[in-house]
Amino acid sequence: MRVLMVAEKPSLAKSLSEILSRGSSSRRKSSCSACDVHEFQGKLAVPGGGGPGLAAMFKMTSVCGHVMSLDFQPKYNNWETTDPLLLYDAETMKKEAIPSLRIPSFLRQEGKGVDYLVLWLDCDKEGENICYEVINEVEPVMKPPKTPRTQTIFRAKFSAVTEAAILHAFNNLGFPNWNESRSVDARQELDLRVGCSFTRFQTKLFQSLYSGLNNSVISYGPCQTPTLGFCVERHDEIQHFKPEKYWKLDCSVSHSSSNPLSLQWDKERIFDHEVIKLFHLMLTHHKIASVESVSEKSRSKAPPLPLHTVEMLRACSSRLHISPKQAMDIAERLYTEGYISYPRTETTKYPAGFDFKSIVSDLNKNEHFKEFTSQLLTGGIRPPSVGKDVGDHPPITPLRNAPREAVSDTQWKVYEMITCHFLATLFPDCKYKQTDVVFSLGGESFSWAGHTLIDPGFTLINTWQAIGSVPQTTAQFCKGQKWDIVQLGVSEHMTTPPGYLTESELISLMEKHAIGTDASIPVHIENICTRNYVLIQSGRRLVPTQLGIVLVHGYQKIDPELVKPTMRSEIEKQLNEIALGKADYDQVLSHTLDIFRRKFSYFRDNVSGMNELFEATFSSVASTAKLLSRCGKCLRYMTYIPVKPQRLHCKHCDETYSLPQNGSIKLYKEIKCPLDGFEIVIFSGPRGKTYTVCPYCYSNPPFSTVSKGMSCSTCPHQSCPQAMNQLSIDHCPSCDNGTLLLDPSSGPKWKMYCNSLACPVVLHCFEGVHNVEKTINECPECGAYHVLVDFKKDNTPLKGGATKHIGCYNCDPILSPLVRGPESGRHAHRGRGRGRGRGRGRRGRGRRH
DNA sequence: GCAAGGTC
Repeated sequence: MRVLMVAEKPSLAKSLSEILSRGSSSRRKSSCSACDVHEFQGKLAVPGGGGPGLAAMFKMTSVCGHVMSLDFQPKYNNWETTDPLLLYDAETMKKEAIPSLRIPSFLRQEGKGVDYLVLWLDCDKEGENICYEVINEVEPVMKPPKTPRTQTIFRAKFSAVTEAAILHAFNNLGFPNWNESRSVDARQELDLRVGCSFTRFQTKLFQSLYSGLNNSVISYGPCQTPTLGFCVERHDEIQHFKPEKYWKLDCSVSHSSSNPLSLQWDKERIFDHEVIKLFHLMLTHHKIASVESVSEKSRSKAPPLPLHTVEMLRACSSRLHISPKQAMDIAERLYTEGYISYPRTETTKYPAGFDFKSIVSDLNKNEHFKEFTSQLLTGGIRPPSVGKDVGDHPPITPLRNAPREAVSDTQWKVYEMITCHFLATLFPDCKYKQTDVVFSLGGESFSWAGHTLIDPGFTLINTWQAIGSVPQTTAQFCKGQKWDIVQLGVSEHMTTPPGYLTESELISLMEKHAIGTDASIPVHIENICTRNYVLIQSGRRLVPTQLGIVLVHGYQKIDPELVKPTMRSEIEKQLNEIALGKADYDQVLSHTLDIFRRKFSYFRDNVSGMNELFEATFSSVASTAKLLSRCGKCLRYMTYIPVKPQRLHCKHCDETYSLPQNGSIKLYKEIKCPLDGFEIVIFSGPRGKTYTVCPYCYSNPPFSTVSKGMSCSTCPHQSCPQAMNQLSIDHCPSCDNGTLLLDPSSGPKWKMYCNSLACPVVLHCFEGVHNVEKTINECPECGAYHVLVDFKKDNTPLKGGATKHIGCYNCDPILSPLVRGPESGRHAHRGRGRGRGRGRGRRGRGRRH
C-alpha cells in the first residue's frame, strides 16, 4: 500500500513526518527544488475501516501555498483593446502559481500509482481550496480503486502542530470540504474581475489626461483601497480640525515638610474664558484644601500575550521602525535559520507541553538576555495559560539562542524583540500600589494619584510599560487633613489635531475590519506605498499623497462603498454562505459580480466627479504635452507626455501607447513602422543606449509567442524586433541595412522580416519550410541575395537521413513567392503606409539587381 | 501592467 501525504509548506511536511514516523523518516530530494519528500513505514487508519489499519509506505511532501492562480485568458490581457467592462464576463484560466517550481508536474510524479492520498493542508478555507488543487493533479494518476466505492482521498484536520493533535488527526481522517473550497474560488474570481476592471479603467483614463501622477498603475483593490481609505480619513480629520482654546485650573498643595503636589481638577478643562475666570475668582481667596478621601489599592498589570504575527508587525513598526514587509522578510529568514518558530500564526496560546525550560536555558548563554533568563531559571518557569489557540501554528518564539554576531543588525533587532516578548510572557505580573487622594477646595474637587511599585515583574523586560513610582511623595494622607495651597492659577491651552495614522494603528484597523490576513497585511500596506498613494514619514506615520487623497475623495463622491472598510467583510459574509453550504456557489458569485458590474458601470458613467478632483490637483496632459509622431490608425499626430511614465497619447483614437522609460524620446526621420504605420521614435537611454521603437509594436509585440528568454541584446524591451536576433539570417536584401529575422511563432508558415524599422519591405512567407537550422552566405545560383537557409521540409526530422534542403529565397521555387509585409498588415485602414511601402520595396530590389 | 491569497 502506498500513501502520498501533502502539506501546505515544506516546513510542515518535515514536522509532520517527524511526528508521524516517530523520527524514523528518511528525506530525499524531488523534482521540485523547494519540496523534499519524507518517506517512512506505518499504518493507515482508513475512516470507517476499523481494525488496526493498513500497513503502508508513506511519502510525506508539500506544495508551496496555492498550486494555481487565476487569470484572464491571454486575449483579454491587452489593455488597449479590451473594454474593462468585459472583464466581468471574460473567460478565465488557471495558471501555475509559481511556474519555476513546477508543482503540478511534481505532484503528478509523486502521486503516480499511489493507493491513497492524505491531505494535510492548513485547516482554513484557503487550505481546503489547495486540497482540491492537489487532488486535481494527483487523482488522475493514482492507482484506480479496486471497487468503485472505495474512498482513497482523505483529509487530516488538525488544530495544532503538536504530537497529540497530529496523531489524533491521523487516526481520525475525514474528507475535504468542497463548499469551503468553492468559497475561495468565488473570492478569487471576484477579486480578479473587480480589481482588474477598476484598475485598468482608471489607469488608462487618468494617465491619458494628467501628467505628474508619478505612477505607472493606478490600482484599485478590495483590500488595498479601504486600507488607503483609513489613511485619507485620518488626513481629512486633521485637515478639518479647528484648534480651540481651553483653560485649566492648576493647583498645587503642600503639607508640613512634603514637596508640593500638583492636583487634577475634576472638571478638567473649560472652553469658556468667562467661566474659568469665574471659577478662579471663586477659589482664589481659599488658602486651604482638605482631604476628602484616601484610597489605597493593590493593582497589577499582566504580561503580554504570546506573540502572533500581527502583533509582531505592530511591534516592529512602532518600536523598531521596521516596515511590516521587511519585518516579515526578516522573520522568515530567522525562521529558516532555525532561530525562531514559524512566523505566520494567529495563535496566542502556548501549546500544552511546550518546552520552555530548554529554550530559556539555551538563551541563558546569551549575555543580552542573561539578566532575565537567570531569574526565570532560578525562580522556576510558570507556563502562562492565557491566549487563544486558533489551530494554526504555535505563537512566535525563539527556538534557540542566536549569538549577536551570527545575525545582521536588523535581524538582531527583530530577534531581540521576539525573544524579549517571549521572556516577558513568562514573567509574573507587574504589581504596584495605587493611592488616590481627593481634595476639596471651596466646593470643587481636585485629586492626586500616586503609584508605588511593589514588583516590576515583566516590566523589567518591557521597560516602556513600567509603572514608575512617580509622582512620589513621602506624605501620609488621612481624611480631614488640611493642606496649604501653594499655587492656584489658570492656564491656557489649545486643542491639537490627531497625528497621521501610524502604521501600527493601520494594522489594528485592518485587523479589526478583517481586511487582508496576517500574511497579506504587509503586502497591502506596501502596495499603497509603492503605488505612491501614501508616504511613510517619521514615526512610521502614513501621510497620503495628492493622488491617494484624490482617489479616495473621488470614490466617496461617486460611490462611497468602493472605499468603505466594511466592503471586504460584506463580501466575506456572502462567501461564507457558500463555505457553510447555505448558499449556491453560482448564485452568490453571479449576484455579487452583478453588483460590482453595476458599480463599475456607475463609476465609469460618473467618473467626471473624480475627474474634477484630478483637474484641481494635477496639470492636464495638454499643458505639458507636445505633438510628436503620427498614429498609424488615424494618421493624426499623437501627443507625447514627457512626465513619468512617459507615453504617447492619440487624442483622436483615445489610446495611450507606452514607451521605454528613463530616457529621451524623439521622432526618427518620420519613418513609419512597416507593420502598423505608426511613426518610429528613437529612444536614448542611460549610458548612451539608443534604439528605435515603434510605439504600437512596443505594447503589442508583433510576434506573440516570442519565447521569454529571448531578449534583445541592445534594448531592454521584450517585444523589440531585435529580440529576435538569435534567429537572424544575414542582412536585408531590400534596404541593404538591417538584418533579416525569422519569426518562429508563425508555425508552419515562416515569416521573415527586416529588423531595420526604416525598411518597409519586411514580411516574407515561406510555405512549408520548417526549423531553420543555419545561415549560409551567398546563393551560388543567382548571387542576387546573400541569404541562404538550411531547412527541413514538411516537418521531416533533420536527424536520421532526412532530406536536407538548401535554398535561396530569391530563386528557389519553394521559397517563392515573396509576400510583402504591408499586405499582411494588422490594421484594417492602413492608408498611405501601403503605397509608400511598396514603392520603397521595389526600389530596394532594383538596386540589388 | 491589473486583485488577493497561499509560500520560497
